[in-house]
Amino acid sequence: MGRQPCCDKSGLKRGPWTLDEDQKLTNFILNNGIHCWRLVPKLAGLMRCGKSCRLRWTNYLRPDLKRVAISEEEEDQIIQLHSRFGNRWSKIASYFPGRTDNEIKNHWNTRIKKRFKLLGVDPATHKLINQPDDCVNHHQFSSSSSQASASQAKEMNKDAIPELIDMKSNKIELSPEDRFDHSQGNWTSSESLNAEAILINSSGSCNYSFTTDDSLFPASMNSTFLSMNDSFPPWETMFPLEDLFL
DNA sequence: AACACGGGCAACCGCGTGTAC
DNA sequence: CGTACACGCGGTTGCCCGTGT
Repeated sequence: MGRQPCCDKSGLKRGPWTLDEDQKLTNFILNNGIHCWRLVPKLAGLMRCGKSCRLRWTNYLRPDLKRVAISEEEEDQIIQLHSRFGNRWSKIASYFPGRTDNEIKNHWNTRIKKRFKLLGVDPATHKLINQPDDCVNHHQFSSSSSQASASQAKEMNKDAIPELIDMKSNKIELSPEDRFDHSQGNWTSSESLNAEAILINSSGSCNYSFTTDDSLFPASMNSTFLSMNDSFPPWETMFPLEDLFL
């Protein structure tokens, strides 16, 4: 036989939690810890199922939760992580101590999705809506320009669509497969250098973001931002957003 | 003042996976 | 080894509140 049922579904309370229920659950967990969610409501004197208790605790009652609105910096990181992980909210939330997957998911659905749609970007794919299927993808955007002249590179990349487009900060994120080899001075698929992102200003300045350890993503938290200088690939191989999409 | 509407968010639902039995 | 359930996760729902008419 299998396990015992988690709870008797009949007679259980549903809907919004009361202050009294919150206090009972909080006191119980702080005094006893969490060993088995199935037993928590019974031992805490709650007419809720264990699943409901777990959700209430993880999404609202946990003492380590941040109680402030998601900042613009956090939002940018969420966008970066979503371009990498998709709708894996728990994975994304793991990069934000004190934030819950539910909170990030709600923020994505209510704020970021709206922002993307205003910009004509598909929130699911991070690509421009109504792009033809045969357009050059973002990998070619970077690696194919490795040995090309500036004008050749520009021609080769003119239809490239980056994976992430953030018109607010003029930021284009490349995938982890896209790399700039600092020692060779060109774009490469080498595993030796992990270029997580590239930042392009419409004013013409450019910064590169690198991380040395893929696990340290997001880049903005752990990378070194290097100033554009002559040792980098020809600046013309990268384009301001208006050059890419006009 | 009353109503309609939409946004934001907490909570629920259902499924996949891991695991106790 | 198969079954049944706990748990975690992502999708969805529904309530509350602010704003517009």
